[in-house]
Amino acid sequence: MSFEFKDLSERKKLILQAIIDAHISGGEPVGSKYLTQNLPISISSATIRNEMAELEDMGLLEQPHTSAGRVPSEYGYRFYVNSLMKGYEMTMKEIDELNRLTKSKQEKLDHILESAAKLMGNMTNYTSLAFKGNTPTTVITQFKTMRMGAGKFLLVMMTSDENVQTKVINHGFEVSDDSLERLEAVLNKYLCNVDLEQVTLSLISEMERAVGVEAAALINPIVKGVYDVINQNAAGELKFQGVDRLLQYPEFSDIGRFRGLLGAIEKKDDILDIVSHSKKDEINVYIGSENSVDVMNNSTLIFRTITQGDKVVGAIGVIGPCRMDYSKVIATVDYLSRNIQQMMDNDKLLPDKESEDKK
Amino acid sequence: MSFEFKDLSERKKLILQAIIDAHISGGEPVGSKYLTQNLPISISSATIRNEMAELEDMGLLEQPHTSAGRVPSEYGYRFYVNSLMKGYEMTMKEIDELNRLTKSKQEKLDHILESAAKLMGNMTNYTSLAFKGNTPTTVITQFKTMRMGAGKFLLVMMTSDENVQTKVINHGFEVSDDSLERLEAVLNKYLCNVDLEQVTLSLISEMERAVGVEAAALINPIVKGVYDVINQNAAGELKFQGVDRLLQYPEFSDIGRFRGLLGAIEKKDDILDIVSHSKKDEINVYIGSENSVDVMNNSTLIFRTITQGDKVVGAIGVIGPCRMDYSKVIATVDYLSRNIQQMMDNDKLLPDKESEDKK
DNA sequence: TTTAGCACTCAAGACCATTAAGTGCTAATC
DNA sequence: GATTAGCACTTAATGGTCTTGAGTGCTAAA
Repeated sequence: MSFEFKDLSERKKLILQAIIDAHISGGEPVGSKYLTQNLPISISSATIRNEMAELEDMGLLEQPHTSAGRVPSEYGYRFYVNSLMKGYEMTMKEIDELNRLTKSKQEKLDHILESAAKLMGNMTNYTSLAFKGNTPTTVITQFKTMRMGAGKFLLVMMTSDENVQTKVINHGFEVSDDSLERLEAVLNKYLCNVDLEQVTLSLISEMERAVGVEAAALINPIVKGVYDVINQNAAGELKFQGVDRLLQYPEFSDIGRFRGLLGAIEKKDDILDIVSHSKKDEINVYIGSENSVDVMNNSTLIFRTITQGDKVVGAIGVIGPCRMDYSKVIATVDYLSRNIQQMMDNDKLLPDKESEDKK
Repeated sequence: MSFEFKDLSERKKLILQAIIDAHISGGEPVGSKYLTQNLPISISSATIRNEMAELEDMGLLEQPHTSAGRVPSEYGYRFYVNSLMKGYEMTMKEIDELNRLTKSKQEKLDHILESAAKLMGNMTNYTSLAFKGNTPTTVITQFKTMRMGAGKFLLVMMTSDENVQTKVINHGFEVSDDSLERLEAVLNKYLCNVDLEQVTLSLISEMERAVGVEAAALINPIVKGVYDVINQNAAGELKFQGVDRLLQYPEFSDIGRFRGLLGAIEKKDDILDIVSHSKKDEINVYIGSENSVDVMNNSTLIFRTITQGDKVVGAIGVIGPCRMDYSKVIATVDYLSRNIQQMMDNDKLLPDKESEDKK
């Protein structure tokens, strides 16, 4: 991107585009002879060779070896994606499939993301990724207790990220209705909207006193439960589907290369890092070494985040070799993620702001 | 197993064992010359060759080609596992690691299974699998409602498999405390312990009448929610960790073979099928084509289920090439799964049966 | 029954020639 | 000055031949 692409002649653009298109669909290096027959203009192979040499000097093409044709470089793909690529026209069948999915509203977000990713993988024939963000719970906003039968009750906690968590508390002994009510009151008084750091030993013993003898023994396990809820996987979850599809591409027939990528997919943190530092509300395209994970040198990562307000709550995308059908993949990721985003936005309208509804 | 192994002479056993041990650690076919120097008895290479030829006739050994040494067949491995293998002595370090994990009791079962599987993968250097069974919810045993602030309430459902599920119900309009109480009563009256098949349209309208005008509109979304809870992923969840580790074994340097296995891992249903039809409370070892998935011809699957009462609630295990360090893997899977099982059993004791405690 | 010895087999590696694709460069042409 | 024809050159891929080495099976002797 630190590149200045403007000074490309029309003819060079045509040639570059033809090379990339041919390489994307065929996977082989593209030679001058092939191009003489597959260009909208008719020029000789020698001219094409000269142009290709210049495009190579500019860093847009590469040669695997002297007697081979040319292959797009990462910069070449980048240029293609930024300024050459034609928009992909989705077929009715594809749109139908996508719509069928996004119609089923009542699912939970992570289910939607996962099935969207699955569909995306099927359509593009690459590996799909689904990221479910986890807006970290910082505090509990409300406690409720619910008797569940002999010897146990349910502790319901509403969290600051508008979720609900429950925990079954097994107390071997009997707890009276009175005690349970007092317990609920005490929890709401002492632990609501409270930072974990502030829960000191003296606070705990104060709670134990306040709740009375009968239920005092329950305070400790409950505090532990609160701790668990707040600290649970704040990193979010990243899932991949269809990793086996990668193996059909010749760029991964070298087991060493594939192993590197598979390692990154297994470890997850590198990719998680990329996803969580990406731009919101637009398609992110990381081509080859653009994503700093060096083991993904010849892989491309394409995704778009799903936001709620200004929080990133998820992302879906695709991972595959640099030689990727960019226009189709980008169109698919875009369409699908936009639809999910819209669902989110619509859902949001209902409970909160009727003001916007009225406008 | 349909094999009769008894008629193996002591010497044949020694030779077979030596071949398998050598092959497991080295990965190469084992020849007669090597064995002359690595057997507790001293016999000539010619004798060994004769014995090996017989072992091959019996189906315990195989020859990649005429001028190569011998390699254990799947039956060979099976015999090894059933009657030859020496128990693996875990090192203190390994036991420590395992214990550290199983000490942290308060985790949820799926977390425990996953981290156990992860540890197991690290220790054995194969791919680990963790299966979290899902005893299907057949009915809801109790409903509770809980007001959650403006315009929404929480529906808490206790299910027949002793779990708790919640669902936030957004009602745009106001619902009085009275209506909410009536709603709860109606739900408990009409939907508790009721098979989904019995929920007919006329039942629904009866409920709508019973609950009163104000909350009638809520019945439908709630019934939908119940439906979702009951039908949710009854199949259980199967997760793999460290798939990339497989690539370090030469048997998967052929990309075609690996692709097959990876496909099975991705699709999951075949392996899920094997796991869910396995024997309870013992180590299951599926060597090569013993697991009917033909793409796993040269892979071995080792796991043990975790049960609660007589229900299978989970499983952990390992997947790798047939040439596997069986004694170590089996020991590890066994130790770890037994500990988790014990945790489960102990947990169970607390709330339910003090009778057993007294004994 | 065991063993020494020998002929035989086969995969793997080294070496070589051939082929085909594609290039870069020069000189002629438009 | 841009384009093109033509040619020498480079290189990967393919396939053949030879050699080597590990390992076997079989026979005959111990």
